Amino acid sequence: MENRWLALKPDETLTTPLYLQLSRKLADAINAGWWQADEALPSERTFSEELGISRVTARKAMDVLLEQGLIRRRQGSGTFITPRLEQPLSRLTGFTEQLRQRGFVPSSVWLERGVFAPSNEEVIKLGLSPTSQVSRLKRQRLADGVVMAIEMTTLPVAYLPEPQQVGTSLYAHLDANGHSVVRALQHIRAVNASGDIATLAGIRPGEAMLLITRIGFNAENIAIELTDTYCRNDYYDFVAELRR
Amino acid sequence: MENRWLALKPDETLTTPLYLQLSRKLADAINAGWWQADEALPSERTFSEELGISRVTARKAMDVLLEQGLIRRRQGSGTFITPRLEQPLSRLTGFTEQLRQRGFVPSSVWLERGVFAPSNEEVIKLGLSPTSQVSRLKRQRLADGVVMAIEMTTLPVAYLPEPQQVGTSLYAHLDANGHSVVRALQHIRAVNASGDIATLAGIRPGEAMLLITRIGFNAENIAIELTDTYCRNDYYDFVAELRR
DNA sequence: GAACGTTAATACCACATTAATACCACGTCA
DNA sequence: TGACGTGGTATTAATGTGGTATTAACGTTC
Repeated sequence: MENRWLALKPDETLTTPLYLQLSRKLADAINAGWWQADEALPSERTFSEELGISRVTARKAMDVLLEQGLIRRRQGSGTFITPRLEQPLSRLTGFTEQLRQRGFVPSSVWLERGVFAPSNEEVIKLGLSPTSQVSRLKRQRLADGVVMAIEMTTLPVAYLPEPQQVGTSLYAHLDANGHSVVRALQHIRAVNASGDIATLAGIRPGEAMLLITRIGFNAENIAIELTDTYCRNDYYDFVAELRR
Repeated sequence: MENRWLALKPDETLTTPLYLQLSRKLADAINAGWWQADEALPSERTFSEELGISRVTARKAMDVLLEQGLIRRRQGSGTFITPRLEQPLSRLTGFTEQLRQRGFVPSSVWLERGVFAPSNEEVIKLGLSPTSQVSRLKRQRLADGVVMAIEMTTLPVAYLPEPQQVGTSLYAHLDANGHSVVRALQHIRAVNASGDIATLAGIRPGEAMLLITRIGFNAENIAIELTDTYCRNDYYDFVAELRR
């Protein structure tokens, strides 16, 4: 049996822990597309035998990728590659956690939080009556003190009566109040940063940004969330996997 | 014992489950036209006897094809080939097919077609030797006569020896020559249009565009295609549906 | 030097899949 | 209508997968 995974073998002579070396090499391999979405990785035992390390070490390396959401485990079955497109969703839910795992210090600055009359676009996309009200959240998303994105969210006031009480995670707040977003439709476009967005994002006006427009639906398939996220192109990079 | 289905026999010595081996070989046989539409396949018992496996194993292999919609079962009667037109649509399609489905008339203007020495980036991403050669295609993509995108594709020369002979659809050409792209990884970023790209796309320099970088893999999971597509933001809109 | 956390190993547990046997239910046709 | 061939399903043993408790060796800290 040929040894296909030799490139992943950690170097015993280095001071870096074996499991960390392996987890990094594995992450690179996954990002390079060695395996496809939902495909099973080699088993922990395979890695331990082929790379000359113990099974628990191989397992611990995979623990890191598990926390990052790159892979998933099923007892008795195997370890599988997480489909790529799910990551943007979990990123928006767990912005804080995701960045922390990558060694950044995450934070956000509130720019606006309150109840307003809806705009025309919001009335249409959320299916509201023009006399109803919406809660609006606007904030800067930071990593290590650098602005990565500007995020503007609108919900019908019924789903978020007290926008002031939202902590760092809107999704956690919604979950706790029984209004989970279960499905989302994302439109990704490129736009030139307008003057005020550029100022908030800390870039020059006119620079290209990714604009992600999101409509979130609850379990009853009712649109309850509308979010525009302006992402700095030097920090964001969306990955999608396509199959026949 | 001479039997017609010996080519389908799974290899007991491999670690791949027997039923998976069989289901793949069966799928190949169906696509190769071994049976006609609505024709009955050999029975589960026939397979199990001729291939030296249990009936449930043969059945399980056929379960996979059933899920893919390749075959249909009728209790008491038999298992039948699904007519091609009812088979599920492929999700990985090229520019040409996508636009045609939306009712546009796609066309393209060749800007470059030939064989070149690879760049550093191409050597790494395609896993080439620096002395090898690549075929390169560069073209404007039009819909109803309007430029929508500028596309630059690179393939190892082995997979596209004669780039001059590519028609409007690269994917159709590759399919016809047995080098189908089965899976692709796409990175989506926002960029400001450079001078020459802007000229080709018919927009002003500095305008935001979507840059889609794609790595295409063949059935053996080897990277065979590298494509950069610069999309006009006023025509292109990348949509994704996410679920929890 | 003692206490502690990290690292990496061994050994065993729980669960899922695989692939077999045996039997059930439906269709076809003499 | 009954015999036979078809797909449908329950059960089971073996194998392979992830899950975890325990331990030994090594740093770091006090």
